[in-house]
Amino acid sequence: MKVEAPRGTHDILPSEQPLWQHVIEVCERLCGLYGYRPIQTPVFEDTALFVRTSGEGSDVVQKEMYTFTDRGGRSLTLRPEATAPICRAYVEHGLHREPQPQKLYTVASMYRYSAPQKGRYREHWQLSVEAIGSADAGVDAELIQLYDTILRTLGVSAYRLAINSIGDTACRPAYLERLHGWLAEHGGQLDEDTRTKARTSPLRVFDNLDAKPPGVRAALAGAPTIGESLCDACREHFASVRRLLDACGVSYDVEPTLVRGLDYYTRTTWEFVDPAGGAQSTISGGGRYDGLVEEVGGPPTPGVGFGAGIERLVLALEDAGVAAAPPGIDVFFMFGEGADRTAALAQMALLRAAGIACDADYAGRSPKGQRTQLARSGASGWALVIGESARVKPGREADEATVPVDRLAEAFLP
RNA sequence: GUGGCCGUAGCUCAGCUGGUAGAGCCCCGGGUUGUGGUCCCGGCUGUCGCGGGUUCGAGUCCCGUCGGCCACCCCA
Repeated sequence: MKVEAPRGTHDILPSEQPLWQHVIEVCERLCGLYGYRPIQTPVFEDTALFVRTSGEGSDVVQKEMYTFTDRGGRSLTLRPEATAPICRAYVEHGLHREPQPQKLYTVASMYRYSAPQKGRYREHWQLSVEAIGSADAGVDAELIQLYDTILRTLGVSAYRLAINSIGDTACRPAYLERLHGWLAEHGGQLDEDTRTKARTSPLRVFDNLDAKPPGVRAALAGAPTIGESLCDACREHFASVRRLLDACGVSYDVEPTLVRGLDYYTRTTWEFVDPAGGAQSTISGGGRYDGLVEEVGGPPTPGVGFGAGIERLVLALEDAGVAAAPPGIDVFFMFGEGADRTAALAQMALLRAAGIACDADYAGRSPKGQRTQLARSGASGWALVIGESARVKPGREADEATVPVDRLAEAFLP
């Protein structure tokens, strides 16, 4: 029986690990530098958590959730995103009683049942960073600047940052009403696709403008946008975010039609786009979610955060020619005629206890095969055990010596 | 979920208009190299994604299915 990894999942092989570990190490280090603390939540949650927060009508809930019933009859769902679980944990463990904001991050696998493509997986990894408990525009800007710094630190430079404000409960309902009215009035000038969107998710009628027929594009140019309909508070908040980004040298495009897929977003939204990424060009997206904590049973609490796809980041790095060196070993052991392997392996244990990385040939290779392994290992030192004695070379530039096998380790210790 | 392209050794691929499979790399061994992935020689590895069908005969044609990629949808 031949079994393959389930559709849309992938193995991260040893040869890919150095780059993955590098990416994750940089993400975690910079999150720490910005004052964010790690948190981990379960891979699955009560289904209701996601239905309530992402929105009944969102694509995630409509068609992308991995939902199952456990033996106790509970409906559970593999997390499609990390923000709602973190807010759930925030409320459940009383983090709202601790100093605010709570600045949290996690690197975790996410699950969405969508059609796999390059850079889009059913199981994928995300860095998720959340600042819960502050309405300050400074936090919005800090989060954006944090990811900008992550990209620069990793060596990705060809990206674009799009930002927008989609208003809050004070101004969005009125805007939606105006938009609805406009769409109804101008339905005749719109194509089928746009009319469908007008019904299902009106904010998205502006998506993919370039692909729309010229007439439709021209008509939509006259439609009201959220940007010009913001209330004073939202307008001021958005202006502050932009001012702060300017002040710390983060360049961005204001994209008045930028809308995100989950219902809980308010005010600031943003996306980092890798122009080389094809249809899956969004490498990170986030926004403010001021009603979310209350939605999961906490007190009215503002929040803001983003998710960043690790796979897409790794792809962007590979495109940028970034590579990471695999960790090597220090000393490689080879065995010749009548080698006292028992004594040799005991010496390896001593070296490892002293923090010196060792490996040996366990495949019964020929002498030449073992030399090849030595070269492959990248070790700077080696030991060739023959009978009760060993030929040792402690370093690439060091002199060779012959020592008794049971005192072999000493040759490598300082 | 919809449409298109693709699926041959671990990897990258060749295989003309149908006649039961090849190369390079990798891996293993031998030699060479006054010492560490060089060079030379040899060797191993394939239910041609899977299942049906057409045919005397299919990797090569048809259908289905699974998987990958691309576009749509949406997103990280």
